[in-house]
Amino acid sequence: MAAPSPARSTPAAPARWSPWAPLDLRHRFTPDSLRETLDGGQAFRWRHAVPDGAWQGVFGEHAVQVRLDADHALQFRAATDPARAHAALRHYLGMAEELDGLLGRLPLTSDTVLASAVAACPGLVLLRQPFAEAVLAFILSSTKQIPQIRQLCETLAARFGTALAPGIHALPTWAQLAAVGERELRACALGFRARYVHETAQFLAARPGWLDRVETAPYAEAKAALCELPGIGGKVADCALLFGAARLEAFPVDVWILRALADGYGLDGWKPDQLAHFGRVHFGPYAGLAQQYLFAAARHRR
DNA sequence: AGGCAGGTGGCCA
DNA sequence: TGGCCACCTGCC
Repeated sequence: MAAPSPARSTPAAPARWSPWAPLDLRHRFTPDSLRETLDGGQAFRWRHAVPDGAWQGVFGEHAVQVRLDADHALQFRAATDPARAHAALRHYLGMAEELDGLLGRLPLTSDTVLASAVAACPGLVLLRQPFAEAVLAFILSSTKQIPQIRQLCETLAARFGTALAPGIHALPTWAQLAAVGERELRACALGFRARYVHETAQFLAARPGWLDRVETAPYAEAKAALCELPGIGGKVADCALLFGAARLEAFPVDVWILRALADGYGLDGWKPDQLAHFGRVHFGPYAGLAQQYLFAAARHRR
């Protein structure tokens, strides 16, 4: 089959980026806490952009790059509308503006394990991702590691998501996914997650507004509702609520947190549900923030 | 070459 | 309830 390749007269144009501009956050990341925030398991659509060590990411309908200037202040540029991207990015990273106050509500003086985890990654914040995207990403995350989850997201975006800029696609919406067959999803190497994504898309398509109501419902109610979706159990529900709905009382318990709590708090043999309860009781209404620092520290140790 | 991975769901004591 | 195991895929 030596058929001539279709006239590819114009090589794919590269994305056009706006000029670098300050993001105007008082917050200061370290290179490490920026990496941990963007690429530490909260979101799966960030990667190093060549050549200058910036991070390139996609969320909602925004394609952006961010980097630290000499004073460790954040700069950004966008391949989509820069003004809208600026506003969206400030919201996405908005916890940065209140981090100190939130940390002040954590039991740092009485809990040396937590205190050292916080000290180990100064500046780490929780993201405010679009809720629907967090739900999708964490359905995909089941028994997958970060690079693999990132790949699955990328494949779904390229295949079914809206093009935002040359070579850059948004994650598909649930409405877009509802039009995709389970077979096609399997062809994207989703494995058993294909059925979860397919059935969740059908569920949501039949219930307009359902996800929006869940996003703003009280924590316990929202978590219970999410757990009705195929492929979503307690851990995935908590991740979606913590990273996609700013529910800081959500306390996702995965194997990392399981080990961290077993080692740091002597809770060997405790089951995930018990640990989730421990987390909310011990760390309080911002348990999810504590979780993220413990998680980062546990991963860092490895 | 088999086991295992940042989980969920179903089945059986 | 509590414990076990299959489920896709890719990588060590």
